[in-house]
Order: sequence, then structure tokens, then C-alpha cells
Amino acid sequence: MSSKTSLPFQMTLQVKDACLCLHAQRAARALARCFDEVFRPLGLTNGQFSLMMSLNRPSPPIMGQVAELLSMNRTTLTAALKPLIKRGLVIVQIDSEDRRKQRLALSSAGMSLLVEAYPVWVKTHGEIEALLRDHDPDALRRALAFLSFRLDSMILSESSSVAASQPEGTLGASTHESSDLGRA
Amino acid sequence: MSSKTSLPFQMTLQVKDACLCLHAQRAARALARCFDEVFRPLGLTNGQFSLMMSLNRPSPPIMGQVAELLSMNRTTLTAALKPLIKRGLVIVQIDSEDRRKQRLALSSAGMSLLVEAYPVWVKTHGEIEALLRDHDPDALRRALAFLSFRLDSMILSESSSVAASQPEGTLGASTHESSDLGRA
DNA sequence: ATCAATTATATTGATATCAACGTTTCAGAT
DNA sequence: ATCTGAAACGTTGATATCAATATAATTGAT
Repeated sequence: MSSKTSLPFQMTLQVKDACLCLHAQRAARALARCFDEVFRPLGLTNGQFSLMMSLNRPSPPIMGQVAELLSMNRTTLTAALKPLIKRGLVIVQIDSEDRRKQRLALSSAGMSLLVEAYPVWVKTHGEIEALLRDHDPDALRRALAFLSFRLDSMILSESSSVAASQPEGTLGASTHESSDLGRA
Repeated sequence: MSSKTSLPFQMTLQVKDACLCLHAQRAARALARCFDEVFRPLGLTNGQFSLMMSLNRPSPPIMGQVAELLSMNRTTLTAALKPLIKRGLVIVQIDSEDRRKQRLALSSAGMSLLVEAYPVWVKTHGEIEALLRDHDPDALRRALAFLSFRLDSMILSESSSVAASQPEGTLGASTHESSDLGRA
């Protein structure tokens, strides 16, 4: 009847201006396109670069650790690994102590490609950072890191346990006292 | 030979801590999961909510305008519309003046759903904003908006023309000069 | 030793994202 | 009138993303 059901345009404008999810999606898409473009000559996407980079550490991590580091669903990681494994850039090995665990490592070809990609990242990221000079890039990083950490803590309760409570160091200590990647 | 090709762990830590693309992807994923969860009872994803919200305006926009507003590839929009059209939430009509253009509008069912979804967004977004109180949410929004605008200007040269330089009017004021969507 | 709960991962089905390429329509020049 | 270029959109193929569900291995309690 009188359910004229319509949403005032004003509210649409409010959502458009305020919504952090929308703003983050847009910026993430734009940044992804940007890095996809510069990595294209190497046959890598931005996500593949981040993933391979996260595998460059002293001892090969297992999938769950990598997924958490990237704030990525474990099943997403499974899918993301397929093309890299098929191309021989990433090697999977079952842990000898626990046969449920899969250790992920870069092959020498993968390492070579990563070595090629690194200066491309440095250059591109430097340009973006310069573009952002008036917008406090460090504060932006902190806010984004805080968001992904806190929201994951709320939602990741999937695995229950204590989860949250660790307010600091989302990326703590790049000083590497704790050396290995990932929090805690 | 001596191509030991390996990337110092130090550099991996640098990328992990500094990369704005990675930080944005992680935060965007976390925010997306968060809104996907609260909208699930309504059968909407965060992206579908944003898309439908962008269609709530005085006069039906065409696809290209919506894609630009969302910093989204046109082909992505085509795909994103399919499920919404199939469910009868969005109506497509060919422009009578220019048969290349497709006008996108919410059906009454789509409008009803959006009216239901709006208070859910208000509540959820308020909680996130409260969580961020110590991290200057306004500055975060500004930085994200700046990023998506500037990077799109650089890359969207796809359509060549003047592209960049025009800070306003992404969607030329249909009526309300600044009131229509499009960045301030 | 056995059984239940937990952990680590894979599979399926759906949507999201984009580049490359192709089609239709329009506008302007010959 | 025809031709050319541009504008708007679609299709295809590939990767990305996640929920729901399923499987295998481990751990802990009995």
C-alpha cells in the first residue's frame, strides 16, 4: 500500500561518501591494476607477487600461515597457488613431521622471477608513495593494517581460541627480533 | 654460474611492511568479508550492495558511469550485473536516444531490498568507524579516495582523451550541481 | 588401542576481476 | 552515400574470492 519503498537519495550520497568498504575496494582495485600492469612483462599479477614474496623466508611456511599473513581465505590460497605450481615457480612439500601440513617454497625459477620483480616493485611503489606525500602514507598503512587485523580477529573466530587481544604490532617489529613473518 | 639468485630476507620484510597494495588488498578483503557476513541474510554481497546503492539516483546511469564510479572494469560490471538482473533486482533499458547506451535502474524489488539493507549498513559501518576512532577515519577515506582517483587517472588512459586533470564531475551533475554522485 | 575432537587442506559452486578481442551504434569526413 | 574512427558494450579465458562441505592426519581422552 503506502509502502512507497524508496531510499532517499541523500542516504545514497551518505553511503557513497562514508563507506570504508567501498573506498577500500576502489583503492584496492586501482592499486591492483597498477601493479598488475607493471608486473605484466614478467607474467605476474600483484597477488602472485605478494604471495611469492611471502614465501621468501628462512624456513618454508605452511599454507595456513601464508593465508593468515595475507588476510586471505585458505581456499583462496589453494586456488591462487595452482597457476604458480603449474608454472614451476612454487614447490609444495608435505611436512615430514605432520603429513597434514604442506610446506610452500619458491623454486629457483620462482626465486629468479622474484629477484627480477623486486626492483619493479621498488620503482612503482616509490612513485605511488610520492603521489601520496600529502596524505601521510605511514598513517594510511597503519590504519589499513589495524583494520585487517581487527576485523580478522572478529571474524576469524572461526578457529575460536583466544584470537583477538593483541592490539599492537599488527606488523610489529619489522625490526625482526621475531624474525619470521607473521604476527606473534 | 655465480647467479646465486636469491632475494635477501630483509627485502621481503620491507615489501611486507611497506607495500600499500598488499595493505589495501588485505584491508579490502577483511572489510568485504565483514559486510558480506552482515548482508548474507538478505542474500547480498558487499559489492552487490554498493552497486545497487549506486543505482539509486534521480535518473538511471549508464554502465560506463557506474563502472567509473566504482573504479571497476566495465567487463567486471557486466558480470556483476548478471545475478542481479536474473533475480529481478536491477532493470536494464536501452537508451532511446543512443542505442549503444544501457540505462541501469533498480526494480521495485531491488529498491525494497536496498531499503532493508540500509540500516544494516548504518549499524555495521558505525561499529567499524568506532573501532577506528584512534586512526582518523576521515583521513583514511581521503587517502583512499585520492588513491583510486589518481591511479585511475594514470591508468584509465585507456579512453585516452584528456582523462586526468579533471578533479570533479566523474558523473556530470545531472541536476543538483554537486549533488549527483561522483567525487567531490 | 579406540574414539572423538581438532587441525590442515581440498573440492565445489558461486561471484569478482581483468585483458584481449569482437560487435553494434554513432558521428564526422569525404 | 560511404567510409573511418570512436564510443559503448559483450564474450571468452584466466585468475581471485569466499562459503559450504568433505577428507585425511593428528591429538587427546578414555
